[in-house]
Amino acid sequence: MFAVQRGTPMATQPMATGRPATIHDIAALCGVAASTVSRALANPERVNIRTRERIQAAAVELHYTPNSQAKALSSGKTGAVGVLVPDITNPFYFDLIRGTQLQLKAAGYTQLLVDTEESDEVEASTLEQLRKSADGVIVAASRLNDDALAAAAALMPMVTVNRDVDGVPAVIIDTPSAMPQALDHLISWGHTSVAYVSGPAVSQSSARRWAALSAAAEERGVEVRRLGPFAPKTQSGAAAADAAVHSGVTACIVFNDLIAIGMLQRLRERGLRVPEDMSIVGCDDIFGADFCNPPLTTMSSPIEQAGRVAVSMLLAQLNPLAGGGNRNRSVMPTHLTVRGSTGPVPSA
Amino acid sequence: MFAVQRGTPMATQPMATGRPATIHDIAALCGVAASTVSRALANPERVNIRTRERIQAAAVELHYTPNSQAKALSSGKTGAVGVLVPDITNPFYFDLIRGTQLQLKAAGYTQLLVDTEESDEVEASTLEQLRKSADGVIVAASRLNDDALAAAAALMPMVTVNRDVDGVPAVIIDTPSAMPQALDHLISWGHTSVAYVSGPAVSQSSARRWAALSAAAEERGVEVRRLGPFAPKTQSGAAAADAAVHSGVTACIVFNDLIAIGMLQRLRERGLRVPEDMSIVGCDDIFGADFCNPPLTTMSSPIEQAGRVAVSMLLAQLNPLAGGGNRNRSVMPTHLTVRGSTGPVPSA
DNA sequence: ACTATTTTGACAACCGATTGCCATACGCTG
DNA sequence: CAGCGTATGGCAATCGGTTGTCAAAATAGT
Repeated sequence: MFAVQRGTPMATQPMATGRPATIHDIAALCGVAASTVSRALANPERVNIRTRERIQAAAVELHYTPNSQAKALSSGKTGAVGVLVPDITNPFYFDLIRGTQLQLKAAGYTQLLVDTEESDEVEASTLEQLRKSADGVIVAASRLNDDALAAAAALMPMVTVNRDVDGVPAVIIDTPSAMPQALDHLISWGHTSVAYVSGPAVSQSSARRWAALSAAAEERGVEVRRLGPFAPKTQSGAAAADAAVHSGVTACIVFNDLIAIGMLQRLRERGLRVPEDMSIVGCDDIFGADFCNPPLTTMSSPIEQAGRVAVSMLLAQLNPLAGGGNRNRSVMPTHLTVRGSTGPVPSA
Repeated sequence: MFAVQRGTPMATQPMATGRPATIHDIAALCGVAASTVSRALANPERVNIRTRERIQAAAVELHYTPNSQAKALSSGKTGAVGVLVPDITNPFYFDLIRGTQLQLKAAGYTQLLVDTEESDEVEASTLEQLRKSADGVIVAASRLNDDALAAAAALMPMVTVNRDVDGVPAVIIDTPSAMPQALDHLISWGHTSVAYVSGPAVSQSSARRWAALSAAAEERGVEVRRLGPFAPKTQSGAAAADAAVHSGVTACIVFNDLIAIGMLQRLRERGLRVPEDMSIVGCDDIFGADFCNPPLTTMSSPIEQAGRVAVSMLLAQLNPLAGGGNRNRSVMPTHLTVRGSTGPVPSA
């Protein structure tokens, strides 16, 4: 009689068989309309407790799970959040991704992870694509220019990470604030000639770090030169190390740990000792910074937590009702972690 | 007249404004039915070339992008593939994820990345969820038992990584095949008392590695004992190192590089030198294995490529027409990479 | 020129859920 | 018991596409 011919509905099966159940199956089983089922599940107070319980029982028995596509189509909410990173290979983003993943899952959202390959075009087209398939996006280290980013943010809820654009909520990992610490640390070891090994030219992070460092250097009357730009990969470390050696500095503050670790390897290859011949300070304290050789002095920050905060800020935008303070800028503290890659200036 | 009142349709705007265009907008603009637009875009040969071109031009002008939710709902294909990993923190999976991400994107699919938290229950419920929101799944290092996994595979296209279950296509990273190499390497340094530091009890990979190692050991008349199980994290390395020291062996072959690196750190803390006092061999050659201290001797395999192969195999299932040989088992070669963490047996 | 055949495109049902609107049925007050 | 308010649940439209069916138009054949 009813259109319910799925596998023997005995007891609870460990995993559903046949076609997944729909609200229509439940409706048929309970002898009510599909809309009633929908209401019973979404607005329980809108339907009589007796029917509601009948429906809920049937839903359990049939292993009903709402079809997210259909839900998305009618409600306009997809339950997904896009996370854009320039390079999925970079361990820095691993920590970030882990943070977003955990927090999104806790909130019942699905994470759409996309690697934009350090390309502004890929980033723009991904954003356009995501406009319809995600409720919001978290964009880490955007390679887009300010206008394009602001335009994209106007079209859908967005939170940026390490990127400041007017009107776009952002999580800023405040590495620049640790630059004076790092410089003082080096000065305390007697260094007076320091280089900043910079990251990608379009990276706002790199620019901010350089600005903070050169300001601090000026205050202290120390010479700081800038090398680079270098791609944020360990392989770039070789060129960076050679440039540092050639420049004659005794210490480097490096855009990120990836390049710093590459420099460590290259300096070793060239027979130079760290920190005896050259001191190295990294940024980010990524996986590996504590066990490389020598362990890297670096600027640590709660990256995973930054991911979680970014998600919270995005969710606050999505559900304006619930959230309390709707901050639109969150700064993550950073501090210098001293390990073995920094030491006294060479006596020579 | 027409229902087209989006922003001035002049030239090509860098990014669309207002509500995204639908096939209905295009239909109205061209004066045809929506279904014709759908066909013009999907089965071009099914519609007159003149109308087709008109429609395509309109689509471009309106920045039309199909709504993936709607497409999924009616066609049943979501254009998404789930990738399940037990621990998104583990660098081993980073490489895998990168491989799947790249290949999926190349094929026009979206990657849904999920961390199953080393839990079979989370894994099962994720799989159930994904049944409706993804066209297929790639399951790495499943924690599910064989029956549950086979049952899940019967419901949707699936490829496993490092997990052999009858009837489920798999990519196997053949680390076991390098075990004899690793053992011979240690024997050549004079080691006769070796320990296998095992991974999670439910890990099939760990079991296979142990089986291969103990078989090789028996052939060669070498004593190999098993320690563990240990969780695949660097933190477990401390306990593993202590266990190894206590057991009196002179060399360890470790389930994975994460634990191995943790052991390196712990042994150093305890004042033991590697490889002078103890030799360590890891598995996987993850990010960091080449720059830890000492650099880790380990079994390398093309993990990223494994991810790409897994995607290819899955896509072959999804589009049975195109693909040629529909292999259902792919074995990735592995070899020993000798670095600094192995050396002669202590003379004491 | 007239019929036979093929092309072309419109109509409408459908995918699975949500939601505004409305009709019924119930409970209550007077 | 009339009259009214409210709790309840069904109908149908909608989201944006896809696709089977069929009629009209264009083409071919004799």
